[in-house]
Amino acid sequence: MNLKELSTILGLSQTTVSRALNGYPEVNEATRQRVLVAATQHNYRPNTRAKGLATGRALAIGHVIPMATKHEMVNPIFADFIAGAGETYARNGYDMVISVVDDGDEAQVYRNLKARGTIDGVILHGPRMNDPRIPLLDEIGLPYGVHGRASGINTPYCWLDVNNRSAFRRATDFLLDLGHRRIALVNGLEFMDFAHRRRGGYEDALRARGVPIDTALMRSDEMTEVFGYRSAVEMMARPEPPTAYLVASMICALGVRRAIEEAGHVLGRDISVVTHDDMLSYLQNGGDVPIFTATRSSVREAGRLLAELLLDRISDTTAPPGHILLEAELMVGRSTGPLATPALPNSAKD
Amino acid sequence: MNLKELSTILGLSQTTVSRALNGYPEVNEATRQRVLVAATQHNYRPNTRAKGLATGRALAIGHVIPMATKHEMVNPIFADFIAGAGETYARNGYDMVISVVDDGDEAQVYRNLKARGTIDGVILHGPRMNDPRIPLLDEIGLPYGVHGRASGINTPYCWLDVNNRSAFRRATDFLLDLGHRRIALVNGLEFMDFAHRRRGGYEDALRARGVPIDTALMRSDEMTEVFGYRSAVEMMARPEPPTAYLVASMICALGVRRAIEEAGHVLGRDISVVTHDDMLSYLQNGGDVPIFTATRSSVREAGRLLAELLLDRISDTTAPPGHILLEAELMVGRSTGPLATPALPNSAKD
DNA sequence: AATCATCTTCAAAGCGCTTTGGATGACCGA
DNA sequence: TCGGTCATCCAAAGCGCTTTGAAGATGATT
Repeated sequence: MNLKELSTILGLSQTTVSRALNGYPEVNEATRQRVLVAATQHNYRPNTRAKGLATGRALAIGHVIPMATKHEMVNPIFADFIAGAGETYARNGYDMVISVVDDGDEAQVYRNLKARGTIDGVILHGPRMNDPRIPLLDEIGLPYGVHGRASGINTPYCWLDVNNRSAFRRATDFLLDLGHRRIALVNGLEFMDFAHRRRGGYEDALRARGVPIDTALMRSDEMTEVFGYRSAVEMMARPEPPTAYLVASMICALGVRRAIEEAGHVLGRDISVVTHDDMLSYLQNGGDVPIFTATRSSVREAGRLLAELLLDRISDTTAPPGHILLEAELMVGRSTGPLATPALPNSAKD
Repeated sequence: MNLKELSTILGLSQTTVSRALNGYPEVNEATRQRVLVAATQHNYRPNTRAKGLATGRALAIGHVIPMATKHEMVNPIFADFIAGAGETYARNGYDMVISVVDDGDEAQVYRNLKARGTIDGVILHGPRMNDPRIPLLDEIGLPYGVHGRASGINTPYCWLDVNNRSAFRRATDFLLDLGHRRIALVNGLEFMDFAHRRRGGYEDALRARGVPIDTALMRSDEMTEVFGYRSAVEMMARPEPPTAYLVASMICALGVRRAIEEAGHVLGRDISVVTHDDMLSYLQNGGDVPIFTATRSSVREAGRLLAELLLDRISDTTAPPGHILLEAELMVGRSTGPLATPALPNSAKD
């Protein structure tokens, strides 16, 4: 069923039917009702492509997700972010177009999407420091919203970020307050902006207390379970092993926990762990009491909000680009405790 | 830059330029080269919507991913599957359109996508037994490929599945061979087809050895870490706890492991665990030696292959729908071992 | 009764592409 | 010389929608 057929059935012109459906005022209210009824009755939906051609808008947003070529690694937070953004798009009648791209080929993909008119705007995932994609998108003239920020880029752009610096500073402070001094940082790849900022927060906190920053207690890589495990194993083998770990993601923290328990330690008693929890739907941090003490911020909510920001930007190009800085909350769970006094065996206790 | 502009620059008609670019024979080879050069030079890309309008094809595939409304739960294998399918689409010039939908609203979404002509076909995720979406898609006339199968539906359709039944039968056999008799099944939701089949394989194996099937050793729910943990905790508290666990996913197995280690047992010595490993990029099963003994099958590869199957189906509607049954391999890791001979008190037993 | 403003409605022109159904020569054999 | 066959190229129609510019109908105004 297309417009032409529908209008023939109704004995009206395409113009009138189109206007009736799109809520234009210059159509008799009775006629509009008649049209509306007929449209639902015949299950009419305007053809996306035709509508797009006529209006010049695609009513679609692209997500270009970079894939680490080396490990064919897709960021696990992606699914939940998409789910959140998808809600916003659905509410606003937009489609979501996804391209999974080897990092490096991205520029071509953006140009393509723009030139072919597939989308009206794009979400940029996984920004790096001085990320070249941002000036690129400005140059191309494709509206965008960044999930995160890019240190070093000072032109205004639309973004949503978690305050990673303050989150990790607070987490570090929390561990310092518990008496820990040898605090390890198991971080994401530090050319990624978020990881860079987290490290900044960690160092700020240490510096503020005069605790020396020891690069031997810092690791940085893709945030897999195995990476968490290996990092903890290595650092536990040191003459002066860390008494606490600050970890960049839940998955990574699971690896750290494995190492800790495999070594016969009790999490939260012998060794403390704080992680960042993106609140992924399939990786909830325990039940009532969180397993891990964690800085927490919903990546799904981030998806919802950033999508809104971008749609706003598209509908009003003149307004300055919006941005949102989310504060993560620190949830105290069972994975942290005061620095274990290496005094007599714990027989006295318990 | 559009066709009209490009053809003006070249001093040719739109027809000729179009044909040159699309590889039609009736254009002089010299002219074609001239066109090709000009096209790349001016960064020309045909407008997707216009092309779609003219050809009647969208050059896009939809993925409708159902979301458990209750828990806002998105299946974690989704990201990797998408990455695989995305590769195939990119290679074939297709876009990927994703809709995240509350389960229940799906029918409307499919009708919409079809009526609006947004896509040429769709991938159906998470099929259930007698899944009503399959007859629905047949009725609508929207080509589709199913990731999995739907028991109870006997009309031919295009699918790709892992042989879940044989995989879980083999895994169970493996545990039986090691001497285990009380083998727990920590399964996914059993109205999902894959979980149903896995349970079938598990029961087949037990039955074949005359081992009684004990529903007290079976759990079924969404495959989260917490679910794995709780299931194991509960079952370990039984008077005759399982000596081995067959678990439906890595994430779930992480929870089972947590419960086991928290109870002071050693994984692979005191208690065995076999899981299914979808080879998710961010959840690799250990390094050289897998942590978990697992039935293994790459969900990313599944994405690649199913996408190909669907594109084939779309390009040749007359051919019978293709399907692929992947066999999972059983990787022996460190989480399994022979039945521990009960040393002290339990020695009288059995 | 003629004029005008106000509602409604419509025909037709695009949006950028593919594709049908010719043109236009060049070349060839008769 | 002429019709016929190819090889190239083109004008124009059409895909399904929005939107511009106008026209008819109605009622109010003079």
